[in-house]
Amino acid sequence: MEKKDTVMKMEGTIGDSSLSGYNPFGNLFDFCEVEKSSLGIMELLGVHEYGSTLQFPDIPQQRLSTMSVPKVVPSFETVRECNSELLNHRPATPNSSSISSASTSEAVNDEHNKTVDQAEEEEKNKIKKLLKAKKTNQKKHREPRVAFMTKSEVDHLEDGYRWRKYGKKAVKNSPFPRSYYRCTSASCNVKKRVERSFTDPSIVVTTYEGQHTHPSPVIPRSGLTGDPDISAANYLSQYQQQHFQQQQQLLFNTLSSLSFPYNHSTPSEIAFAQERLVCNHGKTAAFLRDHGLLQDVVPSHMLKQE
DNA sequence: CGGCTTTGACCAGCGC
DNA sequence: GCGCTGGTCAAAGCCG
Repeated sequence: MEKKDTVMKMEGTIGDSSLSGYNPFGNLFDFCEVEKSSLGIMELLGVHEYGSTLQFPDIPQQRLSTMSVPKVVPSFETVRECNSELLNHRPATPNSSSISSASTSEAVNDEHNKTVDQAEEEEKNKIKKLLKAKKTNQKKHREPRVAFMTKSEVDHLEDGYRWRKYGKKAVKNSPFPRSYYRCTSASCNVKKRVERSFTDPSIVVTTYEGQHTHPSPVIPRSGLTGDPDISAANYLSQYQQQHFQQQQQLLFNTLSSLSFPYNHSTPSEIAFAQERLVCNHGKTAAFLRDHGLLQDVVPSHMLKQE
């Protein structure tokens, strides 16, 4: 199959789009080159330097016209349906009729206790299977992922949302573990993975999955002190936070609309992409801090505060 | 005591 | 079928 005949390069410049910049807490988030695999999962290919030319390789020509059309995957509904299904299925508990009738029988003996235990075990297995079925279902309709690479000494970067860590795994071919976080908001199903790049340990790779169904709970306080500098800093933080959330939403929507036909996600190709891009990345943070997107994000009068 | 992290165990998917 | 890996669960422990 000669796929390359239908492929063309797409170019843009990082920095004149709204797809990269600082988050409200001063961490630099760059636009990442990602790929949608056959499973619908966004795979990280690399990160671009501010001001560099962005190239989407291997995008089929017919896809270009649809790229600007945001398409949000409504799999949150699917998950909610699964949850209600689970809630409606009320398994027999130790207080349920079947088990209590057995326990009130006068002929209670070891054999009987065994059957009760077996029944409990079976019910537990049923619940487990149901949970697994839900998980499997979730996997089939997995949310697109968006990955960010950030130069930071801190693994878990503040992004305005509250997260609960639910897992940690060693990653193959990497000395750094991967941490799994879930948004603490009850109705929100957003997850994120955090790991360090094995090619450059100073870079943290944060992968978001899903969309928040609520505003950020971390709202910087403003005007609580009479200190004009502190008030200005809070205003700046709030402004940046709002802008960052808009950026994330836009980025997510845009990437969700992409559909890449090829799978470049072999470890060696990802490593190559990371190597290629990371080698230019060292000077990015300092450059951006002075000349980066702050001008776009912050009103000019705020920048004159110093 | 509630919220959070740690950590071992479990399971599904995938490649061989 | 088997082993490896990623993702998740849940009990235990920690901390403010």
